This record gives sequence, structure tokens and C-alpha cells, in this order.
Amino acid sequence: MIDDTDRRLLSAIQTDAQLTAQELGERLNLSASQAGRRRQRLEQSGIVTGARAVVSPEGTGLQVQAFVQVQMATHEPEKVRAFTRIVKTRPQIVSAWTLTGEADYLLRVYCTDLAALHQLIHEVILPIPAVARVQSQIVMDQLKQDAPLPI
Amino acid sequence: MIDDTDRRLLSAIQTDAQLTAQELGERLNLSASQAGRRRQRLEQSGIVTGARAVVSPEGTGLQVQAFVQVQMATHEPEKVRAFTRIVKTRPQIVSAWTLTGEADYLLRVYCTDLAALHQLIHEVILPIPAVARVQSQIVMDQLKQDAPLPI
DNA sequence: GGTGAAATCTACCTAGG
DNA sequence: CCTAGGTAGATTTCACC
Repeated sequence: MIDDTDRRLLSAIQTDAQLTAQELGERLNLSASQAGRRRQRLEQSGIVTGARAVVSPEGTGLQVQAFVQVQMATHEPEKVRAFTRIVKTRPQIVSAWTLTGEADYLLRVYCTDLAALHQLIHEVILPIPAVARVQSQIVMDQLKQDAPLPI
Repeated sequence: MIDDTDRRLLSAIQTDAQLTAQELGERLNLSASQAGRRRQRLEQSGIVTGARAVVSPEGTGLQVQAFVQVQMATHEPEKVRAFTRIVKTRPQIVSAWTLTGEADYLLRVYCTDLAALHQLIHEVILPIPAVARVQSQIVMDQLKQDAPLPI
């Protein structure tokens, strides 16, 4: 189904999606046409779902990154929906996961400054009825960032 | 420096880095040449740092995603370096952040199954001398994923 | 694995504010 | 003078051999 060459191809394009078929072929010891065909097959089979440009947060004035853990007061479907709707709508919240354990949700947020983060938490998230408790942790340093999946 | 058209361009290519200059121009009401030129300028100025293919974890057999919070027993430079070296080396750990607050580090990990996650925690992370405590939370659902930065 | 037609990018040129 | 639009040569992709 997916062989070792595919795995190396996936690692390569996760680091740089703009590699040409020729460059991919050189890394994988394949001809450009074979490299391009493999990439196309991985896209069509749904293993590669797209490509995203990486934008420097600092370059766009986003100085503060944080993770916000949210514990729910209730799991009533209607109240939870109100929460998820706000999560999906707020642009500062770029990712949101449901987790096992104490914290029900983990949000990844980007803000221009600490005041904006404070405002997001106290004027947007905490007032949501379903929310019981919020704990935010600011990102001080990024040790490793979006490395290719371990495949 | 960076105007509203640039912001819309950045949002667009964060969702789909493979948009052609023509398609970008249609969305932004610009000619293809201008759209291409703006994208190129944003790349050269360092605001756009690259592009990454998005690979489906399930499609490659990675059934378990988790966040691992790590508290350090010490901050001795040498012991911390041993920790960061392992973090950078282990392919299952795709991202790692230093955080304010109780947990010193947050790791994002992908594993084939629960046993592999368990093994990573108990045989790799916990034995590191600098590590005092580890708490892992498994991702049950992804509500929102890598939305464009709020610019 | 290779080839060629079609699509895409991009450097250069021209026009308008 | 700076920004937008157009054009052509070079590059890349992809269907076919």
C-alpha cells in the first residue's frame, strides 16, 4: 500500500511542499515522473490532504502564543454547542482539541499582546455558560515545530 | 508595509498553499501577475517561511495523538540539554513548547497505538533524569485545526 | 522511465495615479 | 515615483507512450 519510498516522500513534502517533482526525485533516487506520480497518488488516496503556507506569527504582529485549557461545567449538548461555536468563530483560536483527563478542551491561541489574550479569556471564554474553569499557559519558546509525522 | 490585501492573501495560502497566482488573483480582485508578485514579496520578506503538506495521521497508521505535559525536576543546563536532545530526536514528538506555569514543557506526540504512547512515556520520557512528572492527555476529537492566523 | 503538450511562474515592459 | 496589468520565455506538471 504505502512503501518506504512513500514514507520518505511524505517526510520531504511535510517539510517543504514546494519541492518540484524533479527535486523530490533526486532525494528519493527516482525519476521526476515517478516522484510526481507517487505524490499525485498520495494526494488522490487522501493520505495527503493539502498544503499550507507557514506564516511567521511575529512577522504579522502576533507576539503572544498560548495554550488554554478549558474545563466544562456541564456537558449538556446545547451548552456545549454554544461553546464550540465560539471556538470555531474566534480567529485567535487556531486549533482546538477535546482531550481525556481533567481538561476537557485544549485551545491554541495567538494574540497581538498579553492584554488581548487576557481579554479573550475574560471577555470571551470565561463568560460562556458551559465553561467552569480556564487555565492559560503562554508559550515562551518553541523547541520543535511541526516535525514530519513519525511514519 | 502589509496591507489588507496581503492579509487576505496570507489567509488564503494558509488554507491552501497550492492556489495558483490566477486563483489568488480572482479571490483578491487582482491580476495574476500582481497576486504572484505579492506572494513572492511576502516570501522574500520572511513573513511566509515555507509550505508544508498536510498528511492524514490515520492514513499513515497513527491512531493516537496526545499532548504530554512535562515538569522538570531541575533546570541544570546540562540535564535540560539531555532532555531537549531526546525531544528533538524522537520522531513521535512532532512539536514541543516551553510554557509558563506548572508544566515546563508541552509535547505533541503521534503514536501508532496506546501501547506505543505508553512505551514512549515510560521508557523514553520518564527515565530522563531531568524529568520530574509527566501527564499525558489523549486527543479524542479535533474541533478546529490550524486555522489561518488572526491577522 | 521518458516525452511532449498544457499549465504555471516570473522577469520585463507599459500604463495609470 | 510607485503600484497595477499584460506578455513572453523558462519551468513544471501530467497524460500518454
